[in-house]
Amino acid sequence: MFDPVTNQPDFPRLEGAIRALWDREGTFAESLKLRRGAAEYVFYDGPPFATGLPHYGHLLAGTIKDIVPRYQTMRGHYVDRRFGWDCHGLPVEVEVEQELGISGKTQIEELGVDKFNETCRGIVLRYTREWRAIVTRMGRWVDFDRDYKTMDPKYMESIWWVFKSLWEKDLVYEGMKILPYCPRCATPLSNFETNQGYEEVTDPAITVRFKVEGADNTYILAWTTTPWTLPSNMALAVGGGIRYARVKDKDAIYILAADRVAAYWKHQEHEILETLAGADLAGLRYAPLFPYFADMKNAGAFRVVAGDFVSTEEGTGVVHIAPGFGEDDYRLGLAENIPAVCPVDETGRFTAEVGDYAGREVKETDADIMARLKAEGRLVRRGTIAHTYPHCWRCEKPLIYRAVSTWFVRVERIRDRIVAANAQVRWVPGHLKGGRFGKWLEGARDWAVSRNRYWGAPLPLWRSDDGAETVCVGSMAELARLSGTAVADLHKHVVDKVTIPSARGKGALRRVPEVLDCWFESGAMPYAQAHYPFENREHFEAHFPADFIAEGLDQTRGWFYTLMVLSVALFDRPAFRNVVVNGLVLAEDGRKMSKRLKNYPDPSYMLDTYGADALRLYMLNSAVVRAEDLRFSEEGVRQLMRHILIPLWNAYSFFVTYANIDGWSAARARDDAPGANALDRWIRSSLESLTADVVAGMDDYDLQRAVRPFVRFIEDLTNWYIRRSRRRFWKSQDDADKAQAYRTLYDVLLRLSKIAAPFIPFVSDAIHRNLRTEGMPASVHLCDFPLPDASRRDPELEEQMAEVMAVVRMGRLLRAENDLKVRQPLSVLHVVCRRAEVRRRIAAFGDLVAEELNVKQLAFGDHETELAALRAKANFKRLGPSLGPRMKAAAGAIARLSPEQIEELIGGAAVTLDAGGEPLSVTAEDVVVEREPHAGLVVACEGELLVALETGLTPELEAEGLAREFVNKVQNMRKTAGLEVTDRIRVAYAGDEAVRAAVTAHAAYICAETLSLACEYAAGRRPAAAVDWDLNGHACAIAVGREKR
RNA sequence: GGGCGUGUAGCUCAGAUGGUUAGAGCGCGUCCCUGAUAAGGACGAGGUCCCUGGUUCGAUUCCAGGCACGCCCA
Repeated sequence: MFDPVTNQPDFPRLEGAIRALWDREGTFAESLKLRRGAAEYVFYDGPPFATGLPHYGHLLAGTIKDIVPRYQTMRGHYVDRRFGWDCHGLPVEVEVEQELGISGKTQIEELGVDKFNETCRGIVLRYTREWRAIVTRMGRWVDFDRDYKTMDPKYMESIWWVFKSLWEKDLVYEGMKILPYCPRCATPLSNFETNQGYEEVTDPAITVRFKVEGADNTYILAWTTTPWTLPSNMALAVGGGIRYARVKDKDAIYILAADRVAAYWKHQEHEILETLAGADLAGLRYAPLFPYFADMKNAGAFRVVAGDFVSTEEGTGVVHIAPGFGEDDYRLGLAENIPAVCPVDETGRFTAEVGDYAGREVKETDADIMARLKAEGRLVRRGTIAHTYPHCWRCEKPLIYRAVSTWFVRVERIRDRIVAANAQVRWVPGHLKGGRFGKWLEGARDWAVSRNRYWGAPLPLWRSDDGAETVCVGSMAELARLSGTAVADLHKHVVDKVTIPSARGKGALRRVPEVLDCWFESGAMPYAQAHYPFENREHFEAHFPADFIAEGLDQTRGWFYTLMVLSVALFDRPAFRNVVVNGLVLAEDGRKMSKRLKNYPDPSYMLDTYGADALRLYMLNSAVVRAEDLRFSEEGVRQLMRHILIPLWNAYSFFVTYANIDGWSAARARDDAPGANALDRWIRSSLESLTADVVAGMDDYDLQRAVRPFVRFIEDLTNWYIRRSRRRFWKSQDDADKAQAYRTLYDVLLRLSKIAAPFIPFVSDAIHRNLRTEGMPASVHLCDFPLPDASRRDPELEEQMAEVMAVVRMGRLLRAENDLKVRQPLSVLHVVCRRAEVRRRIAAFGDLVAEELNVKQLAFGDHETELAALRAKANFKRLGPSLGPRMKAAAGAIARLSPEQIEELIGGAAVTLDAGGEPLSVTAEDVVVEREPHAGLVVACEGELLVALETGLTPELEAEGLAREFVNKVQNMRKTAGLEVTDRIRVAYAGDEAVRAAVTAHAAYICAETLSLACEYAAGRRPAAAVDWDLNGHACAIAVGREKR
């Protein structure tokens, strides 16, 4: 006996029960144990921040990260899956600042870095329980007990090893980076922070004139919105491809972009002396505006240089360059060997280098600087500009851009090797490889890996106060050896207290203050999660890189990139062989999911209502697994449940219900050599095709392609195989055919549960567990994945069944068009096709077709012209390539072929026709014959198949129709009365003479169909508790009573 | 401003090495069926395959240029 199966499944509850079983039996651990020693399939999990709760993006990536390892496990591999947590970084710090009610570096340091960091440590894992619960609920199997955390000392020690490896390869250097900086909070801001604070503001926009050296009364006009950066001006940039004009105004000559002249001289008299290319201006020297850094002239300052970022949309087409205060400026300075000055201190005030303004906040000196320039005759124009400008999200002060000392990884030096490593990776979708990711690699710049923050892995660098001596530490032991101090934690507040005696005997080396970018840590997870190279050395080296990773499109510049940079820097290989990239999950309205707008259903609600299997299927069966956006729709989830889960469940429930009634069991049943029944062979072959499709999709990492064919198969199984086989299960005699039906459906369901297991782990396991026999694994997830075997396929049979289905479809269409319900038997269905083999193939399923369409007889013929007109059309695909320009004429000639000529063609003859003045001989393959049913006949056609229905009714047919109606009504009454499928009944009825005659004539049939022991005519009266029915226009009252058992 | 992707039915999306009838599901309409069905089936209406040029006998598909949207970068 199988456990009884309800036909009203509650998937969320079922999933809960299966989860409990997995828990109790340790099924996940078992699935790993089973494959221990087998070839490993290596998976890396990208760590999420656990400061918030998981959203659909996480569920989606988690589902992909579950399916591939499950599949590979079933394919015989050992797949270790460790969950990871990203613990460090600014989001955590921000949350702690809010929690502690403090803001900014000053206050953090007042509070104490130790206190601050320990608070971070305390909160960072606060949602892990919720994460674990929801990830588990999604059905994802991943090891939370052996998870890795980027804040673990072992993890951080490996980070140090990674950093030191780069250091020893000379891939680390200290430089300057221009960062948005809040003067009040005395801290640089990350992109993430900066993007939160853009506001519309009005700033000064001034044009200043720079006197050109070696030319009388000649000035270059430059434009800026930050007057306070002018004392730090070191160069002027022009666009190499931009035309510049020398404009004479009174006795002075001004140089500016030709396009901008009109903006400066609207009415005043002026004269354009000449125009010249920007490149011609490069090399000019000019006098500094301010005296503070005049000596920088010797270092290469105060020159005109060409920059590719110069435009003529605003200003003068000449850009004032202060390398200490602008990203473009800084890069240009590096490229052109222009010195940088940055006379601004940590709090945003001028240093003593700028004597006149020393100690003042830079923005507040704008007015004074402009006034001074005006007084000195250097200010040409003074205006304002309204633009969006970043502000500090904490204190709302406008940010300034300034150079901040930063540590870099030399990505540019190894860029070619990174590109080469990427060539070895399979990207899904493929366009990312050479597209978004590839392009990003080609333009990769040195990676700024240090952050002026607190909660992160400290850079393992100790330096003497004079900067002459720097030591990079690669392990805890090394630190202990060098410093004489052993530490158990590597966070900033701990290691900053450790000093290393100078090798020169000159005092102590102190740690540099920065911590690492947390992306450095996640990029190092392959090594750090294994505590490599301090532990697991051999295993790691034998199992690197990963076979598979998966994350969202947003990781192109995140995890995918940092994994790649570090693995190439360390080992000159990619860190992963296959990567599946998922797209963004948007709300149904196409906008981002927003908690505030509540424009999406809560994941918990979805899981409670539809279950994880439905949610998984929905996401998988979309292009979101190929990096395209998905508009999340609850209705879509419901559809997937309706089209796959419910029919699958019902097929299973149907099987179990009848198998239990018949006492069929897989173990007891003799091995009924399958093959006698063509339907059985057909569904087995279809299943084989499904297997091949799923394996092909999975092996290509195309999850959508792997999932899609299930819909079709389930449709075939339930709406064709089972529907057409129903009677075989009902028949009371226990003959061989019935046994084969059970055997087939059993085999199909069992195999289907395995093929579906990675995708819908709950339902498939529920089915497998109930159907399995002794000796089979306890869970479907402990089974081997069925492999395709072409020898088990019968493509011809699949083709044949498609033809049969087409005939049935046409028959139903004809009934519908002519208002003939299927319960009314008809005499003859004509099937007409010129090809005898097609007729033969359909005749082989003649009984099925006759029964499905409720006709007494099938008649076959080949005289299609009696039913339809033939028309020929050119086969463009075949003729086009050879005919070329003559194609049009040929198409016309073919369309004009007479019915007789078409007949000749079909008969195998060649016909010569005129194609553009030249004769053309065509055969049957060169044309496509179309059939148009003759008007007035009950005829339908599809391709080369024609079907005609005889609609005339004899008294016998009408009586049989009545009997069928009668059965139908009785069955409805049984169902309404809530009777069991096996209950026997008695029927009493009253009705007119036609009803009585029909029921009497077909009494045996009626009783057999409805499990009635008797069907009695209540002469002259209405049976008690009867229900009135209309049977094809005949009044009838029927009463049904259960027979006592 | 740059890179990448997307644009196909009212909605969500398939698809086509370039070939003359472009598909599915939902929704809508008509009907059928119902002892596996939070159902099932048939049929129908519904399309400038984003636009404009080019290549070609033939372009929704290839090329170029636009437009719109999304993501990333600046």
